[in-house]
Amino acid sequence: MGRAPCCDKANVKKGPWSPEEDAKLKNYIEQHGTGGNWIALPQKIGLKRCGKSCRLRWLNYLRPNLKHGGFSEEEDNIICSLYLSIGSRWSIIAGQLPGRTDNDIKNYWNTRLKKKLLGRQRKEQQTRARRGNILKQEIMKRESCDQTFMVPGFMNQSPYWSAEIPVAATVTSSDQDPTDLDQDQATLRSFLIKLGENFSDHQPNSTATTTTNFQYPIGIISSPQDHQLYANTSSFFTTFSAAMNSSDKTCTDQLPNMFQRLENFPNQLCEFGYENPPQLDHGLEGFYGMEMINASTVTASTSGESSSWADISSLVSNHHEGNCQQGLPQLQDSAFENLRYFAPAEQAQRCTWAV
DNA sequence: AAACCGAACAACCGCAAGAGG
DNA sequence: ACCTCTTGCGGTTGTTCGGTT
Repeated sequence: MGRAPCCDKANVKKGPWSPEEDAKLKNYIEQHGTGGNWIALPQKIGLKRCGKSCRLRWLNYLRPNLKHGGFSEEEDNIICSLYLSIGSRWSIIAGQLPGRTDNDIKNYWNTRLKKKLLGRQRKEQQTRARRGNILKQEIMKRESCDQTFMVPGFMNQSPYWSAEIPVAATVTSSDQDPTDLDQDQATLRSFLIKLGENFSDHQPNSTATTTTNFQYPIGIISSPQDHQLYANTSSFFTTFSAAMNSSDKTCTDQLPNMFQRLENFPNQLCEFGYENPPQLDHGLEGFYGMEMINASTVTASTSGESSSWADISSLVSNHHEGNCQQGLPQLQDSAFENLRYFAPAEQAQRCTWAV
């Protein structure tokens, strides 16, 4: 036995709205409001439409002060940033864009922005694959002649980040399960968010600006700490992205110095309530891993299908339910839930790390 | 000119949450 | 505590339109 229909389907008109229907609905709502009952509204005004259909028509089309089409670059950035933070919560995203409806944004994303972002990502993958090799060589050279780059005393311990971050050596284009890759990237993203704090005072090279414009998801970030963490994260992303994409070698050269800040990272986790934090061995592996994943994806692909939609959706963590079972942290569906993962010790201990 | 195709937009559908009885 | 009803949301489908062959 199914659910009772919300209206009499047989006597309800479907399909595009006529100007007369629009006028009826608009006039009535402007004079009387909805009356708090959409279901009863069409009968009141003599419209052979479902109440839900009336509501949708009003909210998406007839409502005053609506904007249609012509999304600005700034709006694009807001949508992209929010999508990467909170996923497909179109109503929340619409709440940050006055005059835009969730349906509009959803359509815009599905038909244009997604493709735009994918195109950009493909380009960046190719660039990073090239730059990643240069960077790795540079850092390996440094490691071989300057052991202070390692955290003293932790050389022989099992690598902490390798348990959480994809490691290049284990990743090949043939044996990497796409779902693992999703998990890796989401985990990496969680890591980067925490990592961002280490770079909060690090300003990107002015010659290597990016157009990335991380907006605060107003209404989701409530505390000043959330604001600060989000700003820090943005700072790291900006710095890292600028370095990786810049053609200016001096910018890339900053990266080893940037990562030296990781030396104090385990202690910072203590401050976050992380009991007995694992020690940092060589934290750059994760970034090698990221580069190698991207590089392997690019180089292994001849069909061009490697930059699937999963590449973008993997940045959003809301499909990672049940990761605990697989030894990965339980990821919630916003960047700020991810931040919280690092904070409470009991939550961290609920999951065991894959080693 | 007609057929085809893909992009863009509008609308529908089913589900879940919340309110109220 | 449970049930019913309404609303809101997100995914999906349908329709229109412009470009291409």
